[in-house]
Amino acid sequence: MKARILAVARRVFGQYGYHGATTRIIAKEAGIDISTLYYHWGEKGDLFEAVIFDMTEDMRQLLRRVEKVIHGRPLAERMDISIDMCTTYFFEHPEISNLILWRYFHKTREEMTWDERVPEFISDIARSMGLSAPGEPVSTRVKIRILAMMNSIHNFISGEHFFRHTLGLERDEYIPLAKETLKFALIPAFTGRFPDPPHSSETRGDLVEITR
Amino acid sequence: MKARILAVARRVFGQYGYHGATTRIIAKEAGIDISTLYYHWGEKGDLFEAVIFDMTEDMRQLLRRVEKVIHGRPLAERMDISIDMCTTYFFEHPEISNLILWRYFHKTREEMTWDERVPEFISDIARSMGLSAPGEPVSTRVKIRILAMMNSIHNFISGEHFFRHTLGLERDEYIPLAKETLKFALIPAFTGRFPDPPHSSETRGDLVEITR
DNA sequence: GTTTCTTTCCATCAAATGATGGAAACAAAA
DNA sequence: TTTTGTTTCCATCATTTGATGGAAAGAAAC
Repeated sequence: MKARILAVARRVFGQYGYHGATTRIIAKEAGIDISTLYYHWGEKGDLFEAVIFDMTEDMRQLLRRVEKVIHGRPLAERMDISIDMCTTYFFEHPEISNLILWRYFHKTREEMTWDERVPEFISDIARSMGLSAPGEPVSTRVKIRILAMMNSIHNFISGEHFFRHTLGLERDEYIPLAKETLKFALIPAFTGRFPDPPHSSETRGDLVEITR
Repeated sequence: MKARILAVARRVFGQYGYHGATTRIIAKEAGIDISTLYYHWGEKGDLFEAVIFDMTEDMRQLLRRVEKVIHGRPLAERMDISIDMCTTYFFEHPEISNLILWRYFHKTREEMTWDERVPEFISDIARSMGLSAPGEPVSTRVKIRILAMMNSIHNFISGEHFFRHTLGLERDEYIPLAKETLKFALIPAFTGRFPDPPHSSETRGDLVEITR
């Protein structure tokens, strides 16, 4: 039950933001009484912190999975696979993108300490992508590029509804086009080479196909 | 007074989002009683709509100014100037980026109609950037690239606090680095050429070494 | 100066929201 | 079965928040 509340809270906080999400909505969506929620998680702020922590753990696992797959490959391929895997994963768990962007962009009225226990993984990503030498500290310039890259991905997930509405696309058209656009923008900059024009396997973004 | 309330509301809605911003906060920040706010703008949702409308008008004006400056120049230069002008402007009016990203990414509990003028906006940008033939309808692929580009810019503005905290940067270091990073990612993709480094050859230097 | 219209604020309301105490339901241990 | 501990819900509170009526203050017209 405690876990179910957390899962629902993740989704609701992601959709409406901290202030937009009420404990009543979360309880209702979980099919329980509001006081059961308070029994398990204490005050709203604590539940939110738990959500962030939980989401961060999922991020860590994703990055480990990606790292394993891209290890040893050339940069262009590493980029291609990383974008594919991350985009696919976040489209399946959009609340992660929502929560991350929410934390990046918006204030809460209550003071909310930026949790220093929540690492941003930036340096880890830089190293596993081979954009920085192992052992060496990652330069600020590389870090900000990683940030920009991750953000671009999250934008397409969190912005799905608005973008699809604006562009008049169905979900199954939107997702491959988002991937293509991400590769279009990111791969040349990072690799110095332009991506192959999208053929079926890349556009569909089927993870199995790409990773063989 | 009516105008002053609107200006404050823009800022506060931008900072806290629709639900996080209360009419009382807005009134207090404007130095007036809450009922004066209601006298001028009616209910909260109407004020928010007015804010969006007002902000959209500013966007339109900015784009017109940019269009005038870049007209007739080669693509790489158009990109460079556009990124510069937009970034500078949004850093001076961060609530615009905040509001736009808020609208893209987050739901309101109440039903809120989407502004139908956004799509034409995207097409205007595509045409003035010369990414699409005049008169012709702008393709979806180009539109989504414009969206990605604009979003990347807004990310750096709205994310300033979090990113600077993460990267340990002062504002006057952050802004030029944000611009550089935007150009790093966007110019090669759109122009097929890599941007000249802003000062020395070190822009890409730290990457090239490692990635080859 | 008086009247009329506009603007501002004080007091207040109703609903929403965060939060809690205590009784009931349930489960496990004795 | 009884006891003990855990979990769930009902009822309720205190605050916050969106919203309004009406009095006072200003400003404009006469």
